[in-house]
Amino acid sequence: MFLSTTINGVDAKGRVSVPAGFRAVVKNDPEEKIYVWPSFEGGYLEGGGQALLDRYLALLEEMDPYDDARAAFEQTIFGDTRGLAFDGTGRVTLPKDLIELAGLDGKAAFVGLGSRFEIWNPERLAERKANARSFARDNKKSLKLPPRPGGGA
Amino acid sequence: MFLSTTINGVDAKGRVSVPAGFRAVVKNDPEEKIYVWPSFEGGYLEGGGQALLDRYLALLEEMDPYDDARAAFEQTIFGDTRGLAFDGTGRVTLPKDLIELAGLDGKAAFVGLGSRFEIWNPERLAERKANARSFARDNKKSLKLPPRPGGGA
DNA sequence: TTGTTTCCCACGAAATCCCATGTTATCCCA
DNA sequence: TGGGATAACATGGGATTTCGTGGGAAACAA
Repeated sequence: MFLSTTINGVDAKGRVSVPAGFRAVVKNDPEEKIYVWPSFEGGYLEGGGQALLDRYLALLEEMDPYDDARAAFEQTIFGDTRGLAFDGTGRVTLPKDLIELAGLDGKAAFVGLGSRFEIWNPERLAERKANARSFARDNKKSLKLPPRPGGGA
Repeated sequence: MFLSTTINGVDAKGRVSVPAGFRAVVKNDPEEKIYVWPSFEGGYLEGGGQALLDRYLALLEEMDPYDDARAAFEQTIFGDTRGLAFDGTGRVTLPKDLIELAGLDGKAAFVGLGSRFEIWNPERLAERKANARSFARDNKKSLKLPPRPGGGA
């Protein structure tokens, strides 16, 4: 699982260290890569491992072939997704257009969200975080724990 | 299950012994870790094992992908959660920001709450405990035991 | 060439591992 | 039932490894 938030530097070449914990998640994928694309909302990037893409693919194939939404998702998700390989020290090179799109200016915040992650300009992230946090506090009652899956401890 | 309250020392490196009973709970998880994040209310930490995170993840994935609440919870729960591994003697290292957030000053109280636990500055905990106690006394009528589930103990 | 991308090596800071020790709880046997 | 032996737990400090970062050389493309 992708967890926690880490801020790493983006150098002049567009290179950024992927947090070690994130690398561990995709460690055993056939292609050891992360996949990154622009978010729908704009202003930041989304990403994940092979497993996430597989799930999106399966989801799309259940949709009607002539559904407009399907085409739109296919375009957006797969059309704009880049597969990024690690260099010897665990960095990836972010394409320039993605760096601009996310407004990454020397720093990038990796935010783990379980099955996927986001990449933010740290200042933009701080704004959204403040909002999310107060929203979550005000609505936490709506987040109920489901029964335990296996019944185990 | 995480049970009872234990106070252990936090050393200069941020290391703290996880109570042996808590360690036993996550003993057979694939990743032998505990997961810790700031509480919504602030001022203390919450934590649990892999099982708890899985439950949150499953819960969130049932929500609408574009529900604001979902995004807020994802961000707040997973974005701020740290996975902490044990050293050879059963300690974890708490990140500095979490130590500050909880006001841990040399001591940390682990409070077992069944499926999860909390980590408190012992003095703050004593305050809250006093409040909780009087609240419980004033509201004890609302605490009814449910019928026994399957007839089991 | 000229610009871009990939690979490789080097360094400092920080997190992690390892060994030693005090203390408390548990066990066993007289 | 007491008392000593044994094991489990919590703690402290030093050594080692990992991680993130910077720069340059080699391969590639235009």
